[in-house]
Amino acid sequence: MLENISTEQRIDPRVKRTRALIEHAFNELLEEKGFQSISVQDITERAEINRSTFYAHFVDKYALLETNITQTFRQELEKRTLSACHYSVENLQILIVTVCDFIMQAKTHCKATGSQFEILVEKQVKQEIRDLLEYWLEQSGSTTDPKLAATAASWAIYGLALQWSNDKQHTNAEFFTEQISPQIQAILQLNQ
Amino acid sequence: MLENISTEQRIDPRVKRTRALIEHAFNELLEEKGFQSISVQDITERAEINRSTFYAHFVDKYALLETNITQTFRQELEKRTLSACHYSVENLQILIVTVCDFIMQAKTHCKATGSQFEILVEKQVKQEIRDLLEYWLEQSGSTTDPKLAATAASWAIYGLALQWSNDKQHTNAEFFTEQISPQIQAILQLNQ
DNA sequence: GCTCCTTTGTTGTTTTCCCAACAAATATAG
DNA sequence: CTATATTTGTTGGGAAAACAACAAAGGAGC
Repeated sequence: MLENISTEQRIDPRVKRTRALIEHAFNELLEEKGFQSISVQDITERAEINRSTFYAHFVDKYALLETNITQTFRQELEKRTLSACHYSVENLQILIVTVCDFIMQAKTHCKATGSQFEILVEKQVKQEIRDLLEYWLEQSGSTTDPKLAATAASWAIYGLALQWSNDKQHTNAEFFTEQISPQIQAILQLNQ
Repeated sequence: MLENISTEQRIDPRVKRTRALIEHAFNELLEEKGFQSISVQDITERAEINRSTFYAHFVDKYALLETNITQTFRQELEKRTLSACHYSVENLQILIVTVCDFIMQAKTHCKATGSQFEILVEKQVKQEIRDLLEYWLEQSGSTTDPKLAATAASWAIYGLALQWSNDKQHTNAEFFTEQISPQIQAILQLNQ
């Protein structure tokens, strides 16, 4: 199992609650209006917590978005049990499809291009891809440096998926994945 | 509008939350097992709050049951907009049907007869009936003492509804209400 | 009867959260 | 551009909840 850095043991139920309240309110607001137009006040009012309490948990709404993206993406991985398995071409392809779906889903939440929202989605999702691939490579006893290969592959996967999502008449994600899978496999240098 | 004695203005969001958590956990447990077999520990574990916090809000589980019954019954009244209207034969009959339904519903939550559960349901529901009837009578400018008439009627309604609910081949609540409505009207001494 | 175990209330201390107030930074309108 | 709101980030003091520990009461099994 991919070690969650947040292997927090017994967490104070109060912070668990407020985190959940903030997260829930934020997700609701994301559905209703774009990220930019959401203010910290909006979130705390919706969550029915004090505004100062928000700042005890996150430095600003961008920090909240970061953890929110990571959490949401991890949930998608866990739905497909990707974080609890090992490397295979099939799992790699499932991962790529997951990234494609996630980018498409994220697009509904941001209006402007080049926004802070897009930047943070890219940063967090690439990081998660990298962590998972590194974990897979270490398990498989790769000959190449897992860190380097994982980084390269994460950039390649995200870059390709983003280009695919911006293509106005793009094929479906599964067909696209079949196309690019060999290249990613080459980066990972695993001949399985 | 029937003046809620709990016209609490701005209530601390923390107590609002914990009350809701307790209430929610208690309702869940009531559905799963009888009132007697529920311990304070069960409630606080389900609600994910500290046990000592429970005692900061209620002296024991019986006190919780009291407020829970009152709240649930008031919700039933508000569903039928009974707490925001005035006296009429039709509204009186709706009230009686509500009491019948409530007693039948409560029966599923208690096993033994003569239990503390039954006693508290009777006490709280009679009180709510009394308050509502007194409010109606005061609005109508009754000639008789509203307190006395309301008390008498509340006992009569509850007693009759309880007997009806214990009747193994009881008629439906609406038909039963038609039967006893004249008697209750007589107690209230209103010739409308 | 007697144990063993669970539940019950209660207490004192620590942590988290609420609240109001503030100056600074950002909108938004005219 | 100026004026008026609104939002932001931070602070100090007070209230609520968490936590651990305790004696006492109740129940289950033997």
